[in-house]
Formats: sequence, structure tokens, C-alpha cells
Amino acid sequence: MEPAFERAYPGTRKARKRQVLSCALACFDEMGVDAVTIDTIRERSGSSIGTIYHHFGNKEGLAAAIYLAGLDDQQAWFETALGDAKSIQEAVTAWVRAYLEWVVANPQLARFMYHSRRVVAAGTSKDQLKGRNDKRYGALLQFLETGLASGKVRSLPRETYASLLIGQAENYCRAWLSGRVPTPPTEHIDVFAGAAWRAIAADADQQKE
Amino acid sequence: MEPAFERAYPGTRKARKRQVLSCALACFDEMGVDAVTIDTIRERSGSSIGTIYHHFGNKEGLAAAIYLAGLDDQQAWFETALGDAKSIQEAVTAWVRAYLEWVVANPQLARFMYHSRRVVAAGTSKDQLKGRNDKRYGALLQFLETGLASGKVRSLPRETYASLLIGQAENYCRAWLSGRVPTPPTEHIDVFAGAAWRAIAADADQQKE
DNA sequence: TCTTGTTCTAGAATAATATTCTGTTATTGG
DNA sequence: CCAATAACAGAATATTATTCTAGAACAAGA
Repeated sequence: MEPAFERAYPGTRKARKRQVLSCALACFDEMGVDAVTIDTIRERSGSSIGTIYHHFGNKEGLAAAIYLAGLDDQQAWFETALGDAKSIQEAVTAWVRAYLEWVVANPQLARFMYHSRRVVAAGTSKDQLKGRNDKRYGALLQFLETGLASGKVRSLPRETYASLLIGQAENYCRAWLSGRVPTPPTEHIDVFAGAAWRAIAADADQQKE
Repeated sequence: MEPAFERAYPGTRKARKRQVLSCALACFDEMGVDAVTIDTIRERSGSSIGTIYHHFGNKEGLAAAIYLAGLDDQQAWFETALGDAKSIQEAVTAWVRAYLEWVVANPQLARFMYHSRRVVAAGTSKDQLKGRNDKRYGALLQFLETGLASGKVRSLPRETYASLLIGQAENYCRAWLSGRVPTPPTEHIDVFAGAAWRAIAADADQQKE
């Protein structure tokens, strides 16, 4: 059972709900969201139509529940990641590492979330998503500000930093999850942490100290 | 009418087919693939159920036709992009520029393709997709080999180069297409071309000349 | 120009699927 | 123990995808 679902819906009372979530995720992952029928999920989870609709309202609600549980799990994962970082470079490395490790630890969920952001974004309030996202990036932003002030970080359009930091790693994770490359992202932590740092680091001769 | 569809299905005889493709893409883009019904597309395109199924077989076939037309259009776009590049750095810059410009020129198609790779990958033969992809990256690979030999390019795991080159730009394009950042990617060509080059460039003291 | 086979168009008929509804059974709080 | 609420189940209904049949437009050879 995925830790994300245990976290989102704990207790024996919610066991059936978790069971449905887990089976639905497996189905979505194997066949793609819109190829999966409610009846397939019902059969695989040993549940019933009524139960599924009671818990999730409709198919989109089911997808949204999976997505939001995944988002919360990621957030919890990241919250500990930056714990003891002393410098911006350490923070970036820890961040990239946490990103790659979460994907490798939750491949089905990661694949689903990459492909379904849109589905959920439509149904959920934007504020809710934005709030969670801010929390995810919050700690890193502090380091970034400091780094900018000290000249360690290259001055670039604000809106591009997130892409520069995580884009390469994300692209590789997508490739791995879809089988286009064989090596798990975690084996390239150094590569992607290094690339992220070089993407935002100032040139050597521009640093102040 | 999208150039991609004119290219894929030229001639007056295929006008209806293009019309359906274009309307379907607009519907998919506005409502998400699985929220769109065949009847919506029929109504919007002023066509008929029979016509749609005659041309595309089923809904997935319609999505696949859009995807493959987009892929061919991208490929044609890229084929001219590297034309007069003299060095690996110029090639990387031209490549990133072409990538960003295509996305900005074809936002609906780009959004659709980012979200539907999986849908199509299932239905289409992998060789077909791989062949097209190889062709897309082919010219750039030549430069990469040369750059590696001369020491201009950092030695890294082969499978990571593609992600290092295009990951940041792709991430920003996705963010722009989903409204999370306001500025069109083409206004940050320098940022992303520079980042791509720094991601794969060897450190100054490691170059041979 | 006719005619013959093919492609395109159309919409009614059917099949598959999502969702609602009604009733039953467990669980919790008082 | 007794409501009140949540969970569960599956039949009934509504929505949507797909198939089927048939006519219209078209291309190419006689």
C-alpha cells in the first residue's frame, strides 16, 4: 500500500477507501486514465460501484484524490529534505536529491501525477494547489534570496529559477518512468544536482568574496 | 488552421478531415481529452459521427492523428534550425531557440502533445516514435560527439544529455502553457540557451585548446 | 460521356460505460 | 442500548462511444 494513501486516509475505517485508491492508481498506471472503467476498478479492488461513488463522487474525483494524496506525500518528503543545508549549493543538492528519490520511491504515483496535473487543476481550486506549491518551494526560496544578495547566484528572471533548478531532473524522471532510459534517476543525483547548481550559479569572477 | 494539419493532410479532398482535427484539438485543449465527447467535436466541426469515425476509427485514433501531425511539424521545424551552426554552442543555442519558438507558435498543439504522449505511445508502434525522435536529435548528436572529443563538452552519462539540454526549457514551456508563468518562453531564449550550454559545457580549465 | 469502384458523408441503431438511486449493514457518539 | 452517520452494495438510468447501413461525391478507365 502506498504511504501516500496511508497518510491521507489513516485508520481501519478507511481501509476500503485506500484499497480503492491503490487499485485505481495501478489501473491508471497500466492502462491510462481514460481507458480504465469504473467496473475494472470495482473488480480489482473487490469493492462495489456504490462504495466508489460514495467515497469519490465520480471518476475525476477519484483521480483528484490520488493526485492530492501524492502532492501531500511529496510535501512531507521535501519538508525534511532541506533540514541541515548550510549553503545555497547544499540546499539545491538536497532539493534535487529529494526530488529524484521521491520519484524512484513512488514510480506509479509519479507517473500519474506527471500526466494528470491538468485533470486535477481543473477540478480543484487554484489557491489550494498554489498554497501547496508555495510550501514546497518555500525553504529553497530563502536560500535563493540570500545567494542573490551575496552574488553567489546568477541574476536571472525570477520566473525562470524553478525551471532551471528542476527541469533537467524532471525531464530525466519522465524519460525513466516511460521506459525511454533504463537507469534510475537516483543513480544520477550528482549529475542533476551539479547541473542545477551550474544553471543558477554566478560565474566564478562575479562572486563577491 | 494549424500548419501541422495542412502538412499532414493537404488538398481540398481532406478539408473536412483537417476541420475535424482542428476542432478536436481546440476541444481537447479547452476541456481536456477525456471530458470531450465525440458529439461535441461533431457539433463544433459541423461534421457528422460517420465522418469522424470514417477518418479516425475512434477517439484514440483522433488523438493519435493530432499527435503524429504535431510530431511531423516539429520535425520539419527542427530540420532547418541547425542549418548554419558552426560550433556545438551555436548548435545548442539554435536548438533551444527552435524548441521554444515552436511551442510559442503552436501553443494548443504543444499543450496537447505534452499531455498525451502516453495515450499515443500505447497505440502507435514504438519503432515509429523512436525513428522520428532519432531524426529530431540526429544533427545535434554529431556536434555532441565532436564536442566530447575536443574536450569542450563535459563527459557525462550519455542518457542524461538530452535532459540536460532541453529539460529547463521544457519545464518552463509547460509552466507557460498552463498559465503558471506569464512571460512567453521566447523572451527567455538567452536564459535557456545559456543554461543548456552551461549544463553540458566542460569547465574552462578542462578544454584542450 | 458513361460506368464502376472507392472514398466521403450522414445519422439511426446498438453497445459500452458512467452515474444515480434506493436500500442494507456497520460504526460512532451519547 | 439508541439514534445518527458513514460505509457498502447492486439494480436502474443516463450518457457516451462505436457500429452499421445507405446515399452522395469523386476519380479513373472504357
